[in-house]
Amino acid sequence: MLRRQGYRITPQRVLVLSVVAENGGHMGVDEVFQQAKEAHQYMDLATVYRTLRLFRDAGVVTEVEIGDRLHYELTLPGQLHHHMVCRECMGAYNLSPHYLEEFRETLLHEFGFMPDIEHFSITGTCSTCRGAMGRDDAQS
Amino acid sequence: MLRRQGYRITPQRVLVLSVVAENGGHMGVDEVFQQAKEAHQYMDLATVYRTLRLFRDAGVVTEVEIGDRLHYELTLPGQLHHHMVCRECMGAYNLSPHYLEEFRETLLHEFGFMPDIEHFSITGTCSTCRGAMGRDDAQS
DNA sequence: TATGTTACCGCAAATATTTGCAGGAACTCG
DNA sequence: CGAGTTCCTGCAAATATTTGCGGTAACATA
Repeated sequence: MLRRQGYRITPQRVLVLSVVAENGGHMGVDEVFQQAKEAHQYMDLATVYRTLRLFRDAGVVTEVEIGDRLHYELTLPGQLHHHMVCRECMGAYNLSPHYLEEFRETLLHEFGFMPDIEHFSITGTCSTCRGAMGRDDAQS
Repeated sequence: MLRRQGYRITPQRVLVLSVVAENGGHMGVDEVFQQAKEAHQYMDLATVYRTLRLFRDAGVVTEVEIGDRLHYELTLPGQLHHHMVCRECMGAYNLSPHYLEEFRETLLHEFGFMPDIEHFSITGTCSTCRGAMGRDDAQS
């Protein structure tokens, strides 16, 4: 997939990719770096940053903003989903694209604006935290 | 408004607020800093960061992610709007909350998730850039 | 497999953002 | 208006992220 887009396959890239793949969940940059370093001692942090950005642009991984950190996860073509990120507990919940279809259509027709579905994430307050807060207005 | 939340009113805060207010549009951190510094020579960059975050938490300004930089604008209670940010030209377009109402209702009912409307921004490709790209699929 | 081209990598420096600290200013209460 | 309390600021150092550069490895071609 990378090769098809003209990128080279290097041990570092394979390594970063496998780290992200193995840890299914959302991984921060430094987590990826730590794990990658264990396998390949000379792995550089800058390389991890560059590689993750490359992967994102190539569509191989998805970048999700959680709190104020960026997390990465493998992009599985058949399983696109968006994210609802709770600002209280920093939990990330998956959201099926289905819920956004209509909204997406509207933006496209009304404004000619094509939302970048892959990068979509929504900040808010999850039900658990709303409960804990007494539900008295999580936002206003 | 700030005082009511227990924050102190300082010249720096007044200054940062007036800079953001005067430049209606979206301002980056360093733009705010530059303009603030002209009026108050000893203004510190760290103070601008801290003040903007404080204002955001207090609901006085709204933070919008454009490209990979954060921009700020005054929160006008009667004029809430969201943002569509074009990943090609980095342009930011306003979007009336009306378009999100339904979506918001759905999330709330289905998942008990209360989206954080103030901070909502959508990445994508605007009509101009889609035109320039030959419209051949801005996002597969 | 040998050779040339050029993208990648590691390193170090640059830039962006956050944090610790001590002095000073804003607010409170007489 | 004066004194006390605590928050806020400026400075500098810490942390996070990006970028420039020269050597090296990946890929293409034969």
